[in-house]
Amino acid sequence: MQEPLDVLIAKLASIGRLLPEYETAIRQLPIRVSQLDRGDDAVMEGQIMGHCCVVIEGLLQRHKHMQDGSRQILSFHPAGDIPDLQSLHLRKVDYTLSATTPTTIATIRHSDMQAMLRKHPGLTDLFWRDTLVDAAKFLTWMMLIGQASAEARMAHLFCEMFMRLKSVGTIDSFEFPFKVTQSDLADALGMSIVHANRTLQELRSAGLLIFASGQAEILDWPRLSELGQFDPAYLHLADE
Amino acid sequence: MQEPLDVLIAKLASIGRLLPEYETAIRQLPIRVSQLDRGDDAVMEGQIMGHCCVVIEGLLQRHKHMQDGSRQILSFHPAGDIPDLQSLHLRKVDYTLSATTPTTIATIRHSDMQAMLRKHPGLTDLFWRDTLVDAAKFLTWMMLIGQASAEARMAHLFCEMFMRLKSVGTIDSFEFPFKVTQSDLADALGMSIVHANRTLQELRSAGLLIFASGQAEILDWPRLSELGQFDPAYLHLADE
DNA sequence: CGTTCTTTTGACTTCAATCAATGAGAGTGG
DNA sequence: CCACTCTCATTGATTGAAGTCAAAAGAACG
Repeated sequence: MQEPLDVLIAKLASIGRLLPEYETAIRQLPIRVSQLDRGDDAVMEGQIMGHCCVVIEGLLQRHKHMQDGSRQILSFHPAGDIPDLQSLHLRKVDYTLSATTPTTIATIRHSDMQAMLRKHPGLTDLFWRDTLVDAAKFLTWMMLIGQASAEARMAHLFCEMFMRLKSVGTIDSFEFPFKVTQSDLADALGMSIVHANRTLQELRSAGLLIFASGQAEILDWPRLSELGQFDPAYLHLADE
Repeated sequence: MQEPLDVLIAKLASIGRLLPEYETAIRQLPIRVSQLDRGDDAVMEGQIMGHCCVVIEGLLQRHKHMQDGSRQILSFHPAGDIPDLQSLHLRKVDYTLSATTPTTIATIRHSDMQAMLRKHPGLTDLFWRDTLVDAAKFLTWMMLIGQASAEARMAHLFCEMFMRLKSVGTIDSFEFPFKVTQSDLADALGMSIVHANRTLQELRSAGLLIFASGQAEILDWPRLSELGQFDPAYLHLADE
């Protein structure tokens, strides 16, 4: 049977040991499901949160703006992620979460979440771990944005998305949907749209990756992950 | 009376509500104090940790290396920080912690930490919050490295260090020690040494900031924080 | 089909990296 | 106390990667 929070269960299982009783507790959480169109905000910078959200289907992006209007996309969140779990302890959020594609989310009240965590300290550890894995991704991205070439950054992003989608069972082949525009990629990787476009062309002509109209296909995983210096250790997946 | 973990108490108090009983519990933690010279590693990438460390005095830096040897400094950790608290749940670390200046650290066994947290769930929340504040800093830095000019990044770094040192009571004036080299600054901000040098010169000639031989002096806080687009909200300090 | 958004291309510019050398200062040892 | 060696800071010259500008060509959508 397909339930909304199945994706969350899969995600948590991918990063740690999920006991059956935890699974039961999670399934009993009261949720409110809602639908977002591309561009809609799930969470806005400065908001004081009383709930957090789980991505059920689609893709959210976390971003921040500079004064001059330029935008840095900080992370992408496919199904299973709880992108604003931090708000449980940092109630005033300092980023915006927007739908990159039409997206379904489930919101969970902090009070319900906290009641569950009080009852299951082991789940607290698992959720804590989830926020830490998130932070580990930020560290890796900081290094990439600071030090890596445009090609390496682009390659790395696709490697990471592939690995994350695979680890939660959303995909099982090297061809997968990744519904972002080149402008999104540019803002995520800290480069101009024009440069993102040319970088994608280079990867394509090198026979490593094809990305067109929201569909990615990794043609040569060994060389792509080599180029992107991709070592999945930072994702801290359970099965390694 | 001056005890090693006083700095940790001050740090925790700066980010949340620290009950007297928590303070007592922390003071009872068994610690092992050790001394590092500049360049010594406290934690090395790939290590499986059984303990974590508190900076008692001095400065640690977290960094990661690319294959070509280039280094990205991801964060600086002055007295009071627990830079590897994550290792409690992500035992294999994916970064290196090195002393930027001669530094004293106290190590705490995970088992002791966990015993304390089991006894005081409220402390768990506070430590969790600490790791979340860390992550919020990474987000802000990602945006800066990705989008901001060299001058803005440099300005922001000094604003942040000033604010953090002030919030834990280490300093109380605009002149403070920050024992890093220009090469460290360059690696932290994702720029070349030469460019870091020139950026510092620009800030100096603009009358905003003087940095020489490990000593920083902020000459014009309003203009420096304006230039660095520094909004301390992301530090999630308790008193705001 | 016209409108809008996204991708692609070419020309030009600029910021910042690299290269190369020099200074300045701290510490060491003869 | 003076060479000697380090590391760190500074400067100038040159190069190159990536940004900006501008426009055209596709796609997507009502």
